[in-house]
Amino acid sequence: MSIQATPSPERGDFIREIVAADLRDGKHQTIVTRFPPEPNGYLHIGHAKAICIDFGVARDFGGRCNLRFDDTNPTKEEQEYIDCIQEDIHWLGFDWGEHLYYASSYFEQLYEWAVYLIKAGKAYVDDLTADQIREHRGTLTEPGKNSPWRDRSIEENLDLFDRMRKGEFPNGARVLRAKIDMASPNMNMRDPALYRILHAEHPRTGDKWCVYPMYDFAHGQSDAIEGVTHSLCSLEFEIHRPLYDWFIDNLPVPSRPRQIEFARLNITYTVLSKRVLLTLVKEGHVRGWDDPRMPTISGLRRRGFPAEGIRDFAALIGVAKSDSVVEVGLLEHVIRDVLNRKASRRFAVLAPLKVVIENYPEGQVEEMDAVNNPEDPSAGSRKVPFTRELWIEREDFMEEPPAKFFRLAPGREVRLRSAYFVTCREVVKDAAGEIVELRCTYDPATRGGDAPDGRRPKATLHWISAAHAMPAEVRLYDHLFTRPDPGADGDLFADLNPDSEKVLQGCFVEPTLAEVPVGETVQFERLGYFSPDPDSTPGHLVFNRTLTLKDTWAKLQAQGKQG
RNA sequence: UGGCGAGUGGCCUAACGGUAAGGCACCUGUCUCUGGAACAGGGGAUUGAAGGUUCGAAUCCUUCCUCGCCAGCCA
Repeated sequence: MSIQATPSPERGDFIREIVAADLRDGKHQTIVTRFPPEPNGYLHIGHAKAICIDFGVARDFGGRCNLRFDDTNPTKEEQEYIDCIQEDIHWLGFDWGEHLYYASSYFEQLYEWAVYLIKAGKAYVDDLTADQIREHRGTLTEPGKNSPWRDRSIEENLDLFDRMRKGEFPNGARVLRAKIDMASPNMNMRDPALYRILHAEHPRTGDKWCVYPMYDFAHGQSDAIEGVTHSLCSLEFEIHRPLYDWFIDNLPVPSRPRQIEFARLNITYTVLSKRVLLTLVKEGHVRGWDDPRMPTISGLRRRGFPAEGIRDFAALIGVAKSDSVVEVGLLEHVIRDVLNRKASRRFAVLAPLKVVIENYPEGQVEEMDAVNNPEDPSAGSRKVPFTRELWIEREDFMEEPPAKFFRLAPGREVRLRSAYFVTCREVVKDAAGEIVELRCTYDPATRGGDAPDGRRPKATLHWISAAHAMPAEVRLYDHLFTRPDPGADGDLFADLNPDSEKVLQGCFVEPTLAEVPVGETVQFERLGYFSPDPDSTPGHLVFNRTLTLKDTWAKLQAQGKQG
């Protein structure tokens, strides 16, 4: 998507209001934002919200949004993540152009700034262990104590920091700290660590460094280097802002970025925590980072969610500072809304029941014209073969139908979509009493789906010619967790939904479905939206259910059970 | 019992001193070759609480309550 200027909203969210004011007041001529992922996992829909805000604000005001990897911790970061993150952002519909950056590109500059602070008497090398530092830090209600190493000479600090860089000390032996205020009520200001020793291979800088800057020491300065004007992040960094500003105030940085925080996304029945998602992957609870049940961007993509829907969702939930939990139903509604307009309609039978049209000529094949998308006439139509033997959905027949069941039943006539009206004449059962086949008759005058005499069946069913049906595996997905607030009882994994994936074999789909490419989502009429899984091959078709259609019949049944 | 931040129908968001708006969800109907979609209508908020300022407060002030975040050599 190209970044283009659109009229700035009179009154947008609070961030856009700040940006608009800064532009109006001449504080900035043009604005720059950035999306700063740490390459330690896959992006999820919470990041998608942030991406839509970061890139969206820049776009709305004719500015620019950089992609900058916050790669300051080589023990957790991998090239695979760097690659997938870029793919996901592009798929979402955003582009950073030439502005791809890495915090690791600024390591030399950051090191120089650390030396600058030492020389200014504002940073020192601490020999305390991590445990001792913690003890000295105090608590939320008690001030901390100064480290005994806090007042080393500048010369000694310079020498020690230089030797830290040269690799003379093991991991954890020493740390460079800012000299601020051990009694600050803000824990972040109690002499925060700036650099730690990490003898680790970095995905981009290799073994060049063995000291790495902490997030706080890298982020704001990286923003300043890139000329970022508005550094948008989530609420948990609000408490870091005084420190963010302290570095900007005390360092000769080339620009003065402003950090603005917004509430991160929470969604019912889902967990948006990279740590938890990583565990789900590592412990094999899901098929991988891109499992269709995962809230990752790659998972949603594999599930069949269109990027447009995710963008619409981000726009709909808005931007604010209050913690909130969005109902997953809203996401699903937005996705259905996009898919209803865009998805091609097809026939597929998940649980097949054989139907034989007794009065239909054996061996005859008719090509029925089926509309591809009633919402979009330009989508045209396709030919679907009709023959004497068909598959219909098992759920579409009941031998003893309850009052509100409108579908097929003995003696009842229904419409086969885009084909004929058929009437059930006989139910064939096996020795066990299981229904194995329905004997029906059709009305030749109803070809195409309309009766000359104007009669209208209460139900219209989807169907597939048995001779033309393509076998397929279909994977049905449901929420990964059983409760809206997974883990609220303490054990997150106890809340995993054992039925979040159901794999159906022996499904049948219409022939055209063999050609749907991965990445496209179609509607199986009356069933829902489905998308081919990457596991799908010409010899073994596999479809993922993206979402069901809204199903008032299922709802009625559910209510009946409760009542 | 430290600091920072946030409280608006079930959920999300708006209202920028002028009398609570929209989306989702829910409920009714209409229509329909998807029990989908679409369309029409409906119920539901004394804006966390109590005071105060004002002709007038969700908006300003005070106190209180609740929730979130912060004590990594993670980001």
